[in-house]
Amino acid sequence: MTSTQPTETIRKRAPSKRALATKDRVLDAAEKVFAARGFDGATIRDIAAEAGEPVGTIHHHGGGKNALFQQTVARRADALSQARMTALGRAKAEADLTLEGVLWAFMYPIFALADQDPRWRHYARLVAFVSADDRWQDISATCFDPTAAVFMEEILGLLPHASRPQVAEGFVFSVSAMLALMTSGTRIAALGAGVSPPETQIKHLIRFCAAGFDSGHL
Amino acid sequence: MTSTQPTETIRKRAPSKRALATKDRVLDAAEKVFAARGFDGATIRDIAAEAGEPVGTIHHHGGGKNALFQQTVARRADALSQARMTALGRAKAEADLTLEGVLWAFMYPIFALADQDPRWRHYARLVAFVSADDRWQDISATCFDPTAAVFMEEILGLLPHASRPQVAEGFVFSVSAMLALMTSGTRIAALGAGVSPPETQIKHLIRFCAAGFDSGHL
DNA sequence: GTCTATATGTAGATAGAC
DNA sequence: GTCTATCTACATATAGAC
Repeated sequence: MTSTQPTETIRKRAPSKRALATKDRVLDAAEKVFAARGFDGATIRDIAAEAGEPVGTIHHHGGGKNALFQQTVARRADALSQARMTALGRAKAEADLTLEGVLWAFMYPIFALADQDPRWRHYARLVAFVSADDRWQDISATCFDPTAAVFMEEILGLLPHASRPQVAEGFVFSVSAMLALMTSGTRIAALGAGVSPPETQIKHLIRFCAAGFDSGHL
Repeated sequence: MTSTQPTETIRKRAPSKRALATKDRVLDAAEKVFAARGFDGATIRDIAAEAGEPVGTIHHHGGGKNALFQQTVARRADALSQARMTALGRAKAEADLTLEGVLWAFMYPIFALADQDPRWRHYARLVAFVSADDRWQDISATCFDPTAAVFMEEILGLLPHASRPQVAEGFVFSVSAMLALMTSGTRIAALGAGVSPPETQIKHLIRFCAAGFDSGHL
């Protein structure tokens, strides 16, 4: 015993720095492969190869394919929620809150994060998979729905004549449009023969959705 | 030989009525299973069980999992395109064409078909999978893009100040919102605590997207 | 914690009798 | 055309040496 653990009490076992780094690499690799091929299309072996680790290590840290997927989704969920809430706070502080302001606060952060770290781009695709598949409904409910509820309340406050189900519809339309923009860069190009720069597309997306919401509260 | 083939010349082999009926059952089953679990999540054995046929029969008629998937998507593509084009013609004949009229012609038919035949509901989910996955880009280009191009031209004609990429963006937003409404009945209910009747939701969807398009041509 | 070797199940595909 | 039996490959998962 060389006493490398000063005062900290040992509850389960303090993971070493090296172990934590390995786990991070495993989750990064899982994130990338799951995002590229979906849950069923991805294999533990692909993830192991991507991580540069033996297959057993993936199981050790991940606890099985299913648990690994859930951890991968959960890992960045808090950071995303906080980024959105921070943006909402800023939108409220700067001026009177508008529909576009609320949508900006919800949508912009993940684009900004993806722009500065490619792993967030993978994560965005992962979120799209989770949202589209009923089988991950529980993850959605835990990781994303609470924040979604906050934003829906804000929208409801701005559109006093709109019903709650109507706002829910608009929210689902908006989120699916957002995910489409994030994940299918190629689709738009294929249809449109030329693309706008990303910042412009995001601006268009927000304007599109805000107008859609506005149309409903007549 | 009881001569059950009157005058018809035999080119490859005329499929019997029974064989055609079997193939239809196979495609119906494939459609259902692929729609429920996606390409990777579905198995030939699941499809065989759903069809009430032995596993070998699925391969015989399908020609492998990949080819089976493509056939399943292609089977109803023409009927869908024609329904959309017919609706577009009717919208043009009845009155001056509006943005909502174009969107109605594109979106309503598949809801109407799904309403009267559950297999069209499965097909709608299948289309969502195809649209979301880059791997089926070729199928999309063949089966759906030509019709999409026609509708985009109509929209472009109604919004003379809008650019082509901008219309392409709006089209992708709209289609993703449409697919979200078709496939995730549960999502809206989960967020909104109560739902509108289907006809109302479709009307809201069309109004939402029309307003979105309109917002862009300023 | 890390890695090798292996157990066990199930996938897609085919050969050949009927 | 239809169905049974089987081949081969690869998936997840685990046991146990280091």
